Amino acid sequence: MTRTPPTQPRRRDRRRARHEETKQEILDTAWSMVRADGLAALSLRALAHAVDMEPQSLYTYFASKNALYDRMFADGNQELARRFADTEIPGDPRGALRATARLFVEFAAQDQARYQLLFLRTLPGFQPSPTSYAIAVEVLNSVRVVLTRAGLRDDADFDLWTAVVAGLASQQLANDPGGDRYLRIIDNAVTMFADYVLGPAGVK
Amino acid sequence: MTRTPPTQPRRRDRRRARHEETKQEILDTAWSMVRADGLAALSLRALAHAVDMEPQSLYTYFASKNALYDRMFADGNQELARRFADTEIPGDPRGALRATARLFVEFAAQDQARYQLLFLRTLPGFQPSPTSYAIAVEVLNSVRVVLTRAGLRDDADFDLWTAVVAGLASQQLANDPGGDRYLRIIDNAVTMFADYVLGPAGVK
DNA sequence: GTCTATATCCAGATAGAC
DNA sequence: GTCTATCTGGATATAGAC
Repeated sequence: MTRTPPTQPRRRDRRRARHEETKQEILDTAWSMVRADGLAALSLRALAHAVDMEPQSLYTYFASKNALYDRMFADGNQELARRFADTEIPGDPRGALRATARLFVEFAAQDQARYQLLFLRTLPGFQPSPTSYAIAVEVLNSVRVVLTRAGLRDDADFDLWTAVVAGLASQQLANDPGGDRYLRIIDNAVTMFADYVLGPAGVK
Repeated sequence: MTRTPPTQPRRRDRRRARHEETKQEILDTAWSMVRADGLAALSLRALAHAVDMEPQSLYTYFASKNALYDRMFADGNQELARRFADTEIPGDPRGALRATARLFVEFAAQDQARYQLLFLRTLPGFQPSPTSYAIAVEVLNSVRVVLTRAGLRDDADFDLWTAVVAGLASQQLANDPGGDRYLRIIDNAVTMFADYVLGPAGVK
């Protein structure tokens, strides 16, 4: 019987670790480039040169430009999921709505390109892979659980909620990027929504 | 004194009319292409060939790709202004809000690319010219007049309104393009907003 | 894993003949 | 006003040497 030499797996691990490191560096650089120049303006040439590579070498890490976008899509959703998991959601309905709204709108306002990739359908030709899309669905589901616990009853309530929150995010990014014009009215929006869906404050 | 021959001006008018006709045809074709393939995917080559020209000939009509986008930006805003002028706005506050919301969300839902061009800032490198931008400002101002008449008092009210409406439009386009999932809840959103800003229905 | 070399094609834009 | 010819540079992607 032939046996793999005991040093082989370790060496393979090292190599894999280094591969993942470089991949992460490429990914980070890609994020900073789309943040600066816009999502659609990303080019593999420019990205490669930014990490001191020839463009062709990128294909060792990503099979195509779409594969890169897909990974970024998964990445962004994972970051949102992580924040959601790390946030204390108050037990009272209005507190829960406020926390959820703030979390989401602040996440969105932070990065126009990421918002565009995750929530708008404006990148010509891009569609997330089923695997990446599943992450997005999971995030949405955990939001739905929180909102149901807060008292939302039907799909129309839920859609109205996402519209209000997406509207604040979208307006913040389009009309006051880097500012807080719409971040400031999150609590107003939550009160408006809660009064409508849960009944006016104080009423049980 | 030399005098221009009497036939000259007419011939010049004809030529100009034909020029405008061709320009309009190019513009219409550009709209239908961005509707099909996405705003950022538009190429002058493909556009030229679609109107049976060589790409270089387009430069007789538009000085650059950005000039074309700029004209489309103006075009879209003019269409919105026209619809706004043509719509009967009810005298009662809630009716006015309902009419305005429907007008806007339906306009937005009709054309993802147009919405992106007019209201999002996602086209890398594009900025409307002052002339075109002025049209957008004028539209927004006439909306503001209507909303003030309907009872909105301060900037926060106005921003909350645009966020709600933009949210419905954005969600409709991103999550149910061609459908009516968010169009259906426009009236809910208007009631929610009116109750919050104007006071609950029936209260004077 | 990275490179050179290359393929293939496309982009926006200009000059000048007709 | 439209064309041919051309410029200049960009894009994504593959093959194969080292």
